[in-house]
Amino acid sequence: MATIYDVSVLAGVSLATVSRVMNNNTKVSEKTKQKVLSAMDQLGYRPNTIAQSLASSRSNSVGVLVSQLDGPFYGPMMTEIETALRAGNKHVIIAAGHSDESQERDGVDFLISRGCDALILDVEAVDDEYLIKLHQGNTPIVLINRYIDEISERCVYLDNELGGYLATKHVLQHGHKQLAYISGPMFKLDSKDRLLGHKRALTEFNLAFEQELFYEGNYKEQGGSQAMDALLKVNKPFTAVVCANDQMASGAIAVCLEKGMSIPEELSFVGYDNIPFPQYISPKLTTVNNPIHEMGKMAALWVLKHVYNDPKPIVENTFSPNLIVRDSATKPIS
Amino acid sequence: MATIYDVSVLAGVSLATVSRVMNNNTKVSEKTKQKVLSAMDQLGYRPNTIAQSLASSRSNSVGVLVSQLDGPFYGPMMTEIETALRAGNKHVIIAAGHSDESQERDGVDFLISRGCDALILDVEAVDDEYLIKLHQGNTPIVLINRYIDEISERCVYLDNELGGYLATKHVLQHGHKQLAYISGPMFKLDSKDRLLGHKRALTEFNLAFEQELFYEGNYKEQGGSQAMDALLKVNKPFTAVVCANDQMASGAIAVCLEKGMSIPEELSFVGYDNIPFPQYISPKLTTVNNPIHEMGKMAALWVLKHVYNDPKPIVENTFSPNLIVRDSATKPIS
DNA sequence: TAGTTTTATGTAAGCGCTTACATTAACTTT
DNA sequence: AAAGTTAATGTAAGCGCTTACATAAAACTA
Repeated sequence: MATIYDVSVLAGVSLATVSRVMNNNTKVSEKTKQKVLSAMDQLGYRPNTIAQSLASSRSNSVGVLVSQLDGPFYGPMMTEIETALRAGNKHVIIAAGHSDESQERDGVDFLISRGCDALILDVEAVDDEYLIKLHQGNTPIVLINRYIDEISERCVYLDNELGGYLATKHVLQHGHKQLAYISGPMFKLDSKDRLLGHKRALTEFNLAFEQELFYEGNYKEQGGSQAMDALLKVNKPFTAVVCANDQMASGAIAVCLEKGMSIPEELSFVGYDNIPFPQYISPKLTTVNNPIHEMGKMAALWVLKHVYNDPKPIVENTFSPNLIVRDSATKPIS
Repeated sequence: MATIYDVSVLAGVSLATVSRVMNNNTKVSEKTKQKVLSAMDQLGYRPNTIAQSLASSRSNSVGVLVSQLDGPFYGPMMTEIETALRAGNKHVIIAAGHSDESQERDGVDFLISRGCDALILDVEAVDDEYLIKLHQGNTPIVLINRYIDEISERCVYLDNELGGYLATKHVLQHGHKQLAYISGPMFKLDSKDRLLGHKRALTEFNLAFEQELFYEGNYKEQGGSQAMDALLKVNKPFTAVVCANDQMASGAIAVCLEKGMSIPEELSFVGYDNIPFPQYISPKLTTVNNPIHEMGKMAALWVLKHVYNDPKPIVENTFSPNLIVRDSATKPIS
């Protein structure tokens, strides 16, 4: 592999000059610039980014830590992050936290020791305090799907309370009065917020929240199925199920369909997230749109702007959900 | 940030000794080792991996290039790759190729110039020749989901012909005689192989392949829906649809359900890949299992073994699909 | 005990870049 | 035309490590 030295010799200039044309931050005369460029070309020169990093103490890499790499949720986010960052010639190093505190911490350590210039984190197991402390360190962080007041400007998040409210209000407006609720794990902030929104809507319609018709799921299809099984055994009627995400909604609906129930005629459903798949099941799932890809993109742009000083990006950090009405929620049978 | 120098001073030894205890490849007396370790501990020392890389010309990072980061298919693969590699203390740098030749090439260049020690590629747009040439370069590569004879030992792949055969045979055994086939894009090798298997099964049952009942889709739900619409307009009856992947099968089934058809009674379906979601639709999709996560893991283990000389992993590179019988294919109406 | 081998540690030369500073060349001034 | 500016390029000191080689200390030989 040709080095900067080879280029400098061939072009008949000094190392520094070659470096200058690469980074074009200092003036170099057009003539020498061309000599250097053509020398690079002849040699098929590619800068050694490791050496660049060491010398400039910039790794040009940003670490991304997500709960999972699979599932319908993080993929789109990763896609946007990768696209935005690569456009800025930065590379993305990934790590998965698996919603486990020690794995999340490990992942962060791992990424930092790799010399990432910034970290984009979608973590749920570590506590706020840890993140605040992390924020005070040398590596800038941005948080997706999480809001911490002390570092609010570093958070890119969705108004989950509003989303929960919208979902529930939708079925309420259809006239439902007895709702079941399948929640995400309550240690997750988004689960809590969605539930809060749910309760607000209930209150607005003068309905009480029924603890017996509440089930704490795990955000997975499997969990939705379990929840539905459990709910169906409760000795309390309900005509609609509000689910804290689409995956659980799908699992729950599958159980009902299995039992020969007709959906939405016998039971209405609303989901949350607007992942692609449930558009292709019958009935098509009514849900709340979660602009996760936008949020991924914003996080990447934030880094580009504030860490790499790219003046272009305009970043915003709070996003609002909106209802996507499809076929899974209708009027209750009267 | 503390450097190796700080540690050496505090421990009262030379830089080299500190480096030795880090890499424990040379003997260091137990006593000095302890001194060094405690000095590291006191300083909260973390080696600068960039400097390590530059000095050792090993970046400890492996580049992973996939078509897409999202979708139900690559997630599980990425998860396994990340897990295996991180367990070996290697970094995963990702890039997406978007099934586009120039983007795939860009991605490869990007990863190489980033100093990756090896590349794991799931590419479909670049041709064999390019990959063979790449293979001759300095960065070892391993290919997932692709077989190239000249570099067969670098390929981790599925016997797609067999999978296509199994899927089709399954419906044939149920007595279907008129099959439609929704294929993936024909420029992709796996599409071709699956179709080949399909044809082999037809031949075995003395049936002719009907060009009119063949539709080239795009491996997406949307494409499956389009395909179904088109197929339904063809003036030729069929009682089963073999789909080259689950996503298209789901899209196709959705169209039928929409039209009020009952599945599988009126029309049988088989998919391919065994992605999680279609287990939660009704009917549950009968499909061919694609051990994509295993393949991801194997690719990672190959790298660990052959690039990083980890003696442990046992790697195998050819995988066989197997049929997963669920509810979407049954006997034809007679 | 002197000589030999083995083992533990130190010395110093890179790895391929960036960048502060020094130098030289090329213009402006007056 | 001499002095003062400015622009272009060169020099060399790192960045934080690894590792071949040199050296010193310890452990055997006979």
